[in-house]
Amino acid sequence: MPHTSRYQSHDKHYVAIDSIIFGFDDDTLKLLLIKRKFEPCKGCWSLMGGFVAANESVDEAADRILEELTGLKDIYLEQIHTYGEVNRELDARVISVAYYALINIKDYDEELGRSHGAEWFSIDEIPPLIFDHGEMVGKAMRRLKRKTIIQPIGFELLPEKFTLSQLQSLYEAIHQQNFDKRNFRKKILSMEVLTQLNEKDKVSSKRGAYLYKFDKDKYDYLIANGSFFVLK
Amino acid sequence: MPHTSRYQSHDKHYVAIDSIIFGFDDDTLKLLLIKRKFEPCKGCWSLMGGFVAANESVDEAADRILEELTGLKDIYLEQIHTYGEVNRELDARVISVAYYALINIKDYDEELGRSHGAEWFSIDEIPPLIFDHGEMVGKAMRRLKRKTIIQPIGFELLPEKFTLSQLQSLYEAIHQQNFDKRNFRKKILSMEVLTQLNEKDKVSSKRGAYLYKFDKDKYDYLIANGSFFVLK
DNA sequence: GTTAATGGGTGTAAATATAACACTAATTAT
DNA sequence: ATAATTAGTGTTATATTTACACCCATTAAC
Repeated sequence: MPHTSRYQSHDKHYVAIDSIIFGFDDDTLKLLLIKRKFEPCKGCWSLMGGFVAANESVDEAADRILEELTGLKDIYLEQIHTYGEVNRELDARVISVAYYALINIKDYDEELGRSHGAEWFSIDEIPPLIFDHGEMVGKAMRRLKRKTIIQPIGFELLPEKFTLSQLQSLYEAIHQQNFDKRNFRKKILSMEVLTQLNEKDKVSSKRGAYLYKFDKDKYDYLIANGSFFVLK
Repeated sequence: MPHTSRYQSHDKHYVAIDSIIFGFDDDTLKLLLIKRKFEPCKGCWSLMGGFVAANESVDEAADRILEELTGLKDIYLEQIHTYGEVNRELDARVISVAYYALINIKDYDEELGRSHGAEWFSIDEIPPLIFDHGEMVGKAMRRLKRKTIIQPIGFELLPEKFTLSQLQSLYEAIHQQNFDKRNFRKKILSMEVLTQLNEKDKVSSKRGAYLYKFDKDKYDYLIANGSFFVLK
């Protein structure tokens, strides 16, 4: 008997992706949700999702589905958990792998989003969500908080050039707490992964604030040499 | 058209569990591996695994599979990651959800394990593993290290009653580093989740060392009231 | 052109947490 | 009696974290 037949006695399952898509705008952390256009629960708010196809990896499916909604490629995406309760969806058994994505809200394709019924919600004004999506969002938030303490992934949510005040607002939005300005700047600059530019942003202040960019090469170098990024 | 038909255009997949089973014995952190009894790669070392059935949740499948190998129920099991590369196994496309388990090695059913070709390996003498199982073990180790810093799950690996020296050995094995005895005891006792018993363990010393047990109720109470367990 | 308003930028001291360190105690085996 | 073994205990130095307040540069309004 060919050994492949060993598999045939087992059950197969639909495997889906659900994406928790974070963006940052207006000093607020936001979440992209879609209004379901089909039953069950047509009209409910839901995370963006889709099914894993036979010819793509689970990670690839997550990338593809994110691109379908936002038009964006090469986005920071991280798997958080797989939800496998038998009855977690109503009509069929679907095992869902949840990912969270960090996108720069300015790059997001609003047209495309609208065509999917997508809308941004402030993180503290999330409507009730279908199935176990609320739980997924909670887990993603906790993961994001934890992760931004030990890895500078928060930068993914900002434009390439940003001021220290913007960065602080972002961290405050993620951690839902205020940080002391002097301590924050001291700490973030002491990590030596930001490069100060010879440009100022004058949008939010009259004096103008220096723009910085994240130096990924330097970050990678430091990590490779055993340094460790710890915020807070 | 009934909305259930929406699902029918999607692919279904085999979904498996792979379990990274940690135990602690002889001052060493160990891993339970099985020698494969079937192709592909018969004779290779592998993690314990199995398939998720239609009538059970993914977590239930993980429990069931662990019980099949160890005879143990109600074991600490935590999902770590889902591995979804198309060709990660050789014969068929299998999406695998990895879990790690912490078991008290004394409770483990050796007979049953042997019948599955299972053997314990010291964490620093792990043989090459099949497929992406080595990667899974690495991720589980990192997760265990991190988790034991912020949550007292390490206790799952010890008998109900243990000495502070045993606990320290366990933490040293998990973190692969030595801790200062006085600092370790100070810190662990200051968390106030250990109860000292009126019994001594005389196995490992002539003088005898006080036995302690983990006070889960107190721990839950402290967590519920916002305290936070932080080792190190 | 003076002034008011706005967000930008900076240093120090106190408090807390972490890390380093060495001897005595109790028991058993010889 | 004594040698060997693991248990148990406090203090000081160092590093990290927190708290805290004023001047700066520019623009807009008068």
